[in-house]
Amino acid sequence: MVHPVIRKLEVIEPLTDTERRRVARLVRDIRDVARKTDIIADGESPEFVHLILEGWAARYKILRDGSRRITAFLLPGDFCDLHITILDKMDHGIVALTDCRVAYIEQGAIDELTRSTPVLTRGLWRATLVDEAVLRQWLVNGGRRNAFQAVGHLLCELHLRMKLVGLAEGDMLDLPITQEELADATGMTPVHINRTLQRLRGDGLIELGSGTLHVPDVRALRRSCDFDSAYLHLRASVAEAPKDGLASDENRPLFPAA
Amino acid sequence: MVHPVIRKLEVIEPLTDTERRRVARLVRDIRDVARKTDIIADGESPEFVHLILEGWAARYKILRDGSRRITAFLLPGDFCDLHITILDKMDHGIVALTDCRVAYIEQGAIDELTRSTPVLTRGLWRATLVDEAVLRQWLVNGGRRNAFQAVGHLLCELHLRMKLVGLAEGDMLDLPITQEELADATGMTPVHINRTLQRLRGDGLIELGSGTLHVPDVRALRRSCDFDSAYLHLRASVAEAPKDGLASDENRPLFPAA
DNA sequence: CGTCGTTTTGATCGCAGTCAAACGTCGTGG
DNA sequence: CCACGACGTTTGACTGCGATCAAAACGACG
Repeated sequence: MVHPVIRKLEVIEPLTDTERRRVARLVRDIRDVARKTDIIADGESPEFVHLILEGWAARYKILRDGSRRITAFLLPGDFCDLHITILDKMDHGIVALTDCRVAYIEQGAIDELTRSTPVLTRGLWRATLVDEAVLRQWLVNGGRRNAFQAVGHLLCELHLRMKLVGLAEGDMLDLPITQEELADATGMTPVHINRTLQRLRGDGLIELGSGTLHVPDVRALRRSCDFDSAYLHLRASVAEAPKDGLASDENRPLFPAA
Repeated sequence: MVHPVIRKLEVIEPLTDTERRRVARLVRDIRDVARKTDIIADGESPEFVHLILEGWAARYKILRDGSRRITAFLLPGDFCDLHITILDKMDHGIVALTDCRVAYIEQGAIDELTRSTPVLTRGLWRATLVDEAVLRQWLVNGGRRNAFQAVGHLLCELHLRMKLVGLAEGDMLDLPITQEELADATGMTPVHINRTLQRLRGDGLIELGSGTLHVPDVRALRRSCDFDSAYLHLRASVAEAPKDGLASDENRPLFPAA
């Protein structure tokens, strides 16, 4: 099985076998984290860099009044705290939304990797910069779109990101998160998330139930919420929705041999 | 006069004279950009890295329906597009909110700088990561705070950032932006921004008029909107509001000699 | 003095929040 | 096997914050 993090890095530019092996070698210390427990707490200065291998996690901030805001979803292949090599303290927490397998990587190992392999340095920074681009997009969703488009846009993003790491088969994917978590991620209330999802279902744009999301017509959903994947900075060939009747390479496996 | 960008870098860790000179040498090609014109357009692949020397600018995205969302304010000392060395295309535009002086820096010069001076590499990346932290904070403001706290928080942030680059004297600072721009930055409407500012004025928390902001009691304003500067990742000594009756070094000039 | 951009005010609307209760589905323990 | 409780989803009734639309006031400037 190919590490999702390698898949993610290879979406941008192919790696040699040596480079892949170097990345794989980072993953040595693997630990299980139970749902609803913090992988890293706010204010901590973790000694390890954390990489999600399996499961879903989220960056979040808690306000004084107890309300929570999720600022990012972390999927397999995503680093939780690459920035800790430069910033001293976490300014937010990271919680496991499902049971997770997480790689604990010593900072020294990252330093070594980037020192030896410039292409991977660029790859890691690129991942960080894309995270930043996603934050900008979420800001747009929250401030200048209605609930319908905001939720639709988020689902489009998650669908595409899951495809990129090979965790969405066709137009189906696991979506193991509660409506309350969707609410915290969009800045809405759980009640309104529920009603918005019902509208999306009613319009035939999504089928959602028991932890599984099905998008019968990706292009229709994307159009309805003005989704443009440019902000994810993918290669053009993987970014587009499949054209009707035209073979896209979106569905072609990234590693035919693997 | 000390370049604001040097001030900004030195807030984190002091530089040697050599390092300062290397940074200063980046600024060679200076151009004036008129208010309301783009410094960089969305979708562009700029050949230069842009650094604000004077004036205010903003990152923004325009939606299909014409509405605009500002995702960051750029003050003197801020880089507009450091990420362009790694990502190929801009996923947003940058517009001058006032007449600006902007340094146009060749990418090669940045590469050279970072190759020769690790401490500056870290400094530039740190600036990028703090930008990301600010985005997370804005997300919280938009999604989980009311208008009053959101606007207050933004003003606290701008006040502190202006102080860091030496552009706020005491509790006064230039705030040369319109209420419409504040609206686009908070995801609100201009009308509601106006009414929110009136409430802030009515509560005696701010005095705002003719492009100048006065914060009579910084601690009161920060308390009213739950502002905690931790997310800006400053040295502890510059982060805190002045304690009453206690000498803080917040007001001590960073460069007594300069 | 007229124009343009910006701020301010008023009246009304509606999207999303709030509060509360019912419902379905599990897993646990009696 | 059923009762129970925990958790998540769904529904209903009501409220209110902030949006919308429109116009007036203000101020800088040519």
